[in-house]
Amino acid sequence: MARLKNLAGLRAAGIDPYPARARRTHSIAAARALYAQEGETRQPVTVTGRLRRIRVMGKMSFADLEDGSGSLQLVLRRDALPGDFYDVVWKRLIDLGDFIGATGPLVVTKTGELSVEVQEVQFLSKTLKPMPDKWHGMRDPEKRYRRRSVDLLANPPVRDLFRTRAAIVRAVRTYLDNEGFLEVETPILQPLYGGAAARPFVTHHNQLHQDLYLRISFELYLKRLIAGGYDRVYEIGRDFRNEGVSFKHNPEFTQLEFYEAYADYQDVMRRTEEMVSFVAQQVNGSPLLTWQGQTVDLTPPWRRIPLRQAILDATGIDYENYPDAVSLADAMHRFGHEPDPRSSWGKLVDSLMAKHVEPNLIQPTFLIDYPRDVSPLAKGSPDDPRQVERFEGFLVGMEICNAFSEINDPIDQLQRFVDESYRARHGDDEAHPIDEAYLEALSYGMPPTGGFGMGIDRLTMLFVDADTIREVILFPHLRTVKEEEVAEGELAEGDGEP
RNA sequence: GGGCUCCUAGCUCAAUUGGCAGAGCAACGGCCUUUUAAGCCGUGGGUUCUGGGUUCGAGUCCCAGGGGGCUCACCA
Repeated sequence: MARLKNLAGLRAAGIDPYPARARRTHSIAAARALYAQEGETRQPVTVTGRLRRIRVMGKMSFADLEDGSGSLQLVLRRDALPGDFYDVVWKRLIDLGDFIGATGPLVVTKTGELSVEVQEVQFLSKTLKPMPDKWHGMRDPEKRYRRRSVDLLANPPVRDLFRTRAAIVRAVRTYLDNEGFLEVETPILQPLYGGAAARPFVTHHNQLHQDLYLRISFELYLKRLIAGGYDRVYEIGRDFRNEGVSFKHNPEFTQLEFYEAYADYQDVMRRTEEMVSFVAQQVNGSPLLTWQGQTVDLTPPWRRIPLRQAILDATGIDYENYPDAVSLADAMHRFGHEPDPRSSWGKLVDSLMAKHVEPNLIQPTFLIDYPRDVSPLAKGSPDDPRQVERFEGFLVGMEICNAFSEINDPIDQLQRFVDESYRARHGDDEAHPIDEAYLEALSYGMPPTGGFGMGIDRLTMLFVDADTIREVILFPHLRTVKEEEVAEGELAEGDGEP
């Protein structure tokens, strides 16, 4: 391997291939700013970074140096460099991808490219693997996700994507902090899971001889904080759901939840559109986004459609006419659908929505007023016992958030949990377990509260025009490969060679 | 989990009916003091994902396995 030979060559030349320290006077962005202010400099600057391209033209070379702030051309002349550095070190021992520092004045070349006229080079770090194709980068999705560091260094747009993601999270925090919400952290390892309809991951605490669940939501803990006297709380963190993987599902994902005392689901709906359009303004400078060729306008107010109406429009089925699972499933059959015979009435309604309504909700839309029996934590509508005060928000054909007026009647909540445990006994492995600690907290009293949960990954997909959630998660879940051929044997073997 | 589909050099991709595994970039050797996907001349580079099978002959066809992508089911 040529690079290992060059590594040994550097050592032989008395150059430490992995020094502990780098000197630099300017980031590349700062060097560019300096030029913008002062023009060509007499005083040398020192910039550091990775060599992305090298163009050797005999006794003179051009190279592109890249750091986290940008990239800058280096001009190296044999005559301007000390001793035989140019011929021996630069042309022989330094490879594409190596990190170096370069010192010299800022100049502009004949073709107008701002450059460092290099007088001195410090070697900073040796690269042993070849860089991916300089033009095509690395495209194979599997390679990109498994070797994300290579993806990031080869494909600059990917680096920008995760900056955007960070900006989104920052903007969400800014919004909620400004609105008086307190950011809190609640347990990820939970003795009892809850707050969503999903199967959990199970783990075990050895010393306590106790099985624990990785949380599927933050909901119940956050509401215990509302009961405890904080009026506005939020948490941004990871949820874990033991479910399938798809373009919009990763086993762990980033969730925002907030709870607001003295608010109902209508208040939360208004806050949702306000918050998301604020984020768009902060991150994007505009409420208009382009996603997969479609323009999405986040300007409030968003459309509000009762779930019943949306399903009626999309399928011709008015579920109010079929008040039980049997008759609704029968109606679905007649309209050419294939309902899961084990589903409850509410799950049938939900499946009609997911299949026939959700994919068409490109512009931001709230579906409101959900069936009670798929919403065990949502407060019932005063005028319809079968419905709850709940909404879900949709964008680009995906559900991005879910919210409701929270049940604060401990006896009502107990009854819902009992209903859920009935479902669990009849084979629903996503039924909500009874949470005594939560019920106890409610028994001490919780004000009327609006609650909200939103998938940050999916929101990010909209902002960065991604068509799969894997694109917006740095290390998405992939199966582990049997023999991950890490090049250790290869390295050890080659290292012995001169 | 089911269905469909893909896996070839470090990277991006070719390879006719089943007939000598190739190109560009990268690497290596040479020329080159204003290039920016630099250029020109030359060289090396392969467990064609793995294991079986059919065949005179398999990257190509068949079977099993691994991994990816899409999709259905389920979940946010």
